[in-house]
Amino acid sequence: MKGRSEQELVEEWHGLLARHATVHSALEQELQAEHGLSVSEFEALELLASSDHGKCRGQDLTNVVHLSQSAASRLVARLERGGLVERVMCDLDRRGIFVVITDEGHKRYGDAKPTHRSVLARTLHGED
Amino acid sequence: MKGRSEQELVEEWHGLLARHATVHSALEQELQAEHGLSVSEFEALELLASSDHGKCRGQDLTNVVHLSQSAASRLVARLERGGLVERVMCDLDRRGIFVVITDEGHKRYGDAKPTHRSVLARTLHGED
DNA sequence: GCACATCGAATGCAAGCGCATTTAATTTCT
DNA sequence: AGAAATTAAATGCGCTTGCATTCGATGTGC
Repeated sequence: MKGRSEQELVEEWHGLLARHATVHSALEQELQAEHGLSVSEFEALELLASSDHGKCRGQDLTNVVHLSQSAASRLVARLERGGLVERVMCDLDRRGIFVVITDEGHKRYGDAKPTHRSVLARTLHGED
Repeated sequence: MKGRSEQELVEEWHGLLARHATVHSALEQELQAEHGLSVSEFEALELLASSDHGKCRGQDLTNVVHLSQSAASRLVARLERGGLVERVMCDLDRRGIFVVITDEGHKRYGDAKPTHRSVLARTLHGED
């Protein structure tokens, strides 16, 4: 595992790129078409849905979605506009916010979850 | 390898996402900072530099960069604006084009390649 | 206690993306 | 050969992204 040749490194990277592109674009496609959710939106809902009290700090979300802080902030704004989450002030540190999933958000996540899993099962193992 | 549980699938996907994000953003960062190239631009140059006569069809490029046809077209436009490639008419099929790497393009690719490899070596094996 | 650095989040902005459409060239069908 | 379908690439458009900056709140040093 250590002294990988340069060529092997590049091949591994290209494999990773291709794999990511395949799964990501299939997910994007189907989640959007069937549930009106982007991959990042789904990941955000998944984090929230499986968190205690369905809430988390803005930063936790940023870490999960692999997006910049600003993009994550706008992602929350979009979800809020769609009625899937709410932003609530954080009393202990009033710079921060809590993002809380709504009932509607839970429902959309629950609906989208089977689609998500099925796309993973289909695309994650090379049968494209 | 067959009857993977749902949980395992999700973990595998999250791993892939994290891995991709780590390597891709490090690459983007360093290639941009040190050579003024995006990851896709580098991949395009790499394909061209290792092709016969340093040229290929627009479509071959589209396949390699994991971008939509329109995005790939604009990518070529950017590279051309930067003097790294040229578009030439294809005589046999005049709908198509050839994308040809320039001397300047070869140089930039050659300069960027060590950076690219070094980032891969550093980030591809989890030592992030 | 007060100035100063730091932090969490929001926002202006330019750039890149995908989708849908367009344009022009080629293939297919009859 | 001619009309219709298909293909390669380019472009208009709206949306998302990251970077840099801003704004308010929190923490730190003296």
